[in-house]
Amino acid sequence: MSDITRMAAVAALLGDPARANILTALMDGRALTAKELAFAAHVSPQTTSGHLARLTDANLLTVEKQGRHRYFRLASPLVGQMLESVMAVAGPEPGRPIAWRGGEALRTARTCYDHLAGRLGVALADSLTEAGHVALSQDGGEVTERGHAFLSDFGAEPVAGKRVFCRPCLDWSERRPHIAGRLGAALACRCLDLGWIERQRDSRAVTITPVGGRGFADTFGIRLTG
Amino acid sequence: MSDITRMAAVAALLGDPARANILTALMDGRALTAKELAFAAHVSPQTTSGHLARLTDANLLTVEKQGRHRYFRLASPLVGQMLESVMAVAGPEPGRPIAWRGGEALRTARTCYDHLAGRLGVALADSLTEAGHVALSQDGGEVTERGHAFLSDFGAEPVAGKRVFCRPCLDWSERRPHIAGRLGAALACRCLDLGWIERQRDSRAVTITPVGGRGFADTFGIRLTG
DNA sequence: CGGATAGTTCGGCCGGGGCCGAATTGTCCC
DNA sequence: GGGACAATTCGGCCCCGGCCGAACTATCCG
Repeated sequence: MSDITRMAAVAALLGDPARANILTALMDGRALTAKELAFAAHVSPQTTSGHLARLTDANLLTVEKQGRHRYFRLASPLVGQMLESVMAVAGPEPGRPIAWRGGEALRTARTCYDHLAGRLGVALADSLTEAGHVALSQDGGEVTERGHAFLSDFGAEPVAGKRVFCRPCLDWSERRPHIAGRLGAALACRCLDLGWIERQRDSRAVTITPVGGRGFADTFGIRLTG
Repeated sequence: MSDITRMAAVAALLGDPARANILTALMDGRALTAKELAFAAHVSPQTTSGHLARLTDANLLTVEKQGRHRYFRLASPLVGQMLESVMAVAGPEPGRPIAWRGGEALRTARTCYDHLAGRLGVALADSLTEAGHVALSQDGGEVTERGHAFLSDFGAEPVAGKRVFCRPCLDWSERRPHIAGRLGAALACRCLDLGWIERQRDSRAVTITPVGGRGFADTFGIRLTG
């Protein structure tokens, strides 16, 4: 089988709505059971089982057995990146706004693999850029001198290393960049630790807590009306 | 139609071998006619016409009419990035080496959107890294002081700007990073200008000319045996 | 005008694959 | 052991969509 044929085979796996739902449900890195995924995919458990077998065979998912449950998760960060890149191309519905299953929550704030996306993620990126704490360009980004101090103060200094990993990631709902890479992960992690945001069950959406609302406003000047 | 359904629709378009062939044939940014694409896809012109209509409707391709020809090209760099990311997940055939249509040419040297990939692209990245001209990390990269001088000398200084765009891009045949971004484009462009490499017709593969072989060896210490 | 070539549309064939109901296996817990 | 529940396998239905032959339109050129 040629490389192109294999690429087509992988794409065909994403090309079914039920499987697309399964994969996106797993995009934040959590592990879910077959039954939870059947619910997410809106198909019966039997059908889901077949889909999961194919996704696992193709090495898009890994499975872990625990008692009578089987927990599935994305096999690698590459899979998440692939999904994001397809979403970026799929783009927003031209013209009319989109009726979400579960409403606007995902657009407001969600996790994108291990960092924050949606309106909150984009607003964070904007705030850090405007304050001169980070400098984003098309393909990379870096933390400024002042930015290091600020982030360290905030408690979101990425793991020490020779370089700060900071990469813009195109947000598929806002169509503007948010911050990915190690810095993005550190920010998201710190916000969770502070109790500013909370994960929702069975969704990549996160909710902004009351204390988080104040925190984002005071520290970053972010006030999400949506 | 929800975002996920639209993502699945885009993925389904990539999921057909004929369409996958069409898209990969266009990955280097050239514009090709419907007939050339029919040849690349290994299906009849009628069938190709249908595929092209669907790809154009979905805004993956743009079309330009010239006389009785219609030239198709990828609608945006995002489409190329999406294809690369799917290829990265599809990965190499586990175990056995791959029999390429057209042989090993694509693996040796090819264009990846606008920069060099394949063994040559990876070797270039290695050479520049080992010589201390660029420093690559997982999500970004930068040109060193010495690197600026070297690249300027070579004639591949990227367009002046506040930042050098330099990004590692996972090579789907070598499974190791090569250099993308503005720097990657400048390198590829300079190599073409010098006559070190030449594009092949109807393929993303590039050939290394005799003068190129000497040039890569002398300047970068690269000697591709394959 | 008339032949040649690029490209599209239409119609019909046919196979792959998504879906579920029913039955089966495996695990937990009383 | 026996009931409950997670998950899978099997069988069969059915429809979507890829494919090509034939016919048609548009453009170029002599």
